[in-house]
Amino acid sequence: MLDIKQIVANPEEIKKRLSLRKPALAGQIDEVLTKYEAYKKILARVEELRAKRNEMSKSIGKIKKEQGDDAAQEVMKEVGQLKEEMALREAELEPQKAEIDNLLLSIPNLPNEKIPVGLSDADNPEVVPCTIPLPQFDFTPLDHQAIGEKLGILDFEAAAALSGSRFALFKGDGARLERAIISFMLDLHVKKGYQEIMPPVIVNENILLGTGQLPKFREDMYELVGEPKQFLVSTAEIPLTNLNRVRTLSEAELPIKLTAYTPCFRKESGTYGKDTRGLIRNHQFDKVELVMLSKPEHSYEMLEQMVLDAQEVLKQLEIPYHVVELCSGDIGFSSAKTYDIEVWMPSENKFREISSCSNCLDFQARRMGLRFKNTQGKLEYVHTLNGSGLAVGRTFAAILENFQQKDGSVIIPKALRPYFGKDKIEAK
RNA sequence: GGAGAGGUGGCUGAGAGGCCGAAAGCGGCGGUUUGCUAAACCGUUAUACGGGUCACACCGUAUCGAGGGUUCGAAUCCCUCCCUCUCCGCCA
Repeated sequence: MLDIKQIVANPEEIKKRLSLRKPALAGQIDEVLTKYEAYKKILARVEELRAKRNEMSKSIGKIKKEQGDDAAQEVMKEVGQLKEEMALREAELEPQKAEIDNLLLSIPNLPNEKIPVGLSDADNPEVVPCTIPLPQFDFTPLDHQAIGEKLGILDFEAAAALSGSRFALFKGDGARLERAIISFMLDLHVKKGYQEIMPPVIVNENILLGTGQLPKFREDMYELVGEPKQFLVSTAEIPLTNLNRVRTLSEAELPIKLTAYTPCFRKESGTYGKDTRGLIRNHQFDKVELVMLSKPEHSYEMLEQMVLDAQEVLKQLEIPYHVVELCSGDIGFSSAKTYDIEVWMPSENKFREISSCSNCLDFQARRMGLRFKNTQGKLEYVHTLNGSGLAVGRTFAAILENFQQKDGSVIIPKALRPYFGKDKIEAK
């Protein structure tokens, strides 16, 4: 959420920067400003009326004490009259406030001034080139679904029978490999100073407001039946970033670095026909997430660190990757600056996203009231960052595709062998 | 699922219709004393919004788990919900 005071103080600047995402967003800023001015007028009147009421009520107490109950009758009548207008005005106030809040919650974060300007992922520049050599095949490489099904470690038919399309079922060495990847990633991040968390994967509505999934992206979320409203998380970013909202942090605690494995649940509505094969885009998938809470002045350095931490996974697994910086038209709702790490997928002959690392500045923190007390004793919003470290299913797919052998077997990367227990998955 | 007890500031905890944004203690901050540290003593110490100011000051409004209600007036009374704890049942 953007700061309403900043919008009021500097509307043109804000419009300019938002229009780097989408030109239409400028109109929403005007709408907020108009509604806010109207709201303030009513607020002033309501507060004036309340002040009068409070003052008179106080005097009633005094009069009753000094002159007896009957003496207060007249003042009580007067207050009664005040209350009529008050009720009227207060009734106007509520919906207007809600409308403004809702508008503010629906406006995305300001992109950082220095990020590349562009419309789509086609405009994302490469910032770290690929240094791990691409695999060379003397045969036609298969895609990961074909490899996995041949090896008997992935079963999409069984998954479809159980749950429908866009679900995966891992079995035997497949299940073991998925588990090995998760453990490997978590251990690596814990060594780098992240605290491991295992959070609930069902969360309340207000938690989703905090990280920005609501109110705008409700259709992507699996909502549970019943009251109070609850949702399956679409990423561990949600519980991790919201984790400290209940208390005020102290400056000495920052930065806070968290990592967690969770399954992630996404409806993927609006992606029909896209990436329908294999592990690339499913309703349920595994992900290891990185989250940082940082002092404002350090958040961009922390973002660089996080991208390195995520890359380290691929370096150790020896999977070819490169890093791109997302352009203004491609960054996510809450983000001011985002790097994507993309792995090489031989079957598609291209790089594909496996991690997205974002600095959200105070955008999420303002939504959830997540603040720290600085050394002057003042409260400040923290900056929040999140990144995948990494998407597990896509890592699984990348391993199968990049390390497939002519005989159909798959070599396991050295770093993973202690976790997997074998150095290859044999062809049947 | 059933019965009961609770939810108050950074923390502990009092308050039971007006004198309460809220006692006291702890913690924090500033100061005095002190070779340093500690201790002692004095003072100070919630947040948001609106107005105001160059900026302070200051003024107003709201906030005692959340939302409604009663009342001239609610932390306090009533209703609904959420959460925590204890006991019982069930269960991995």
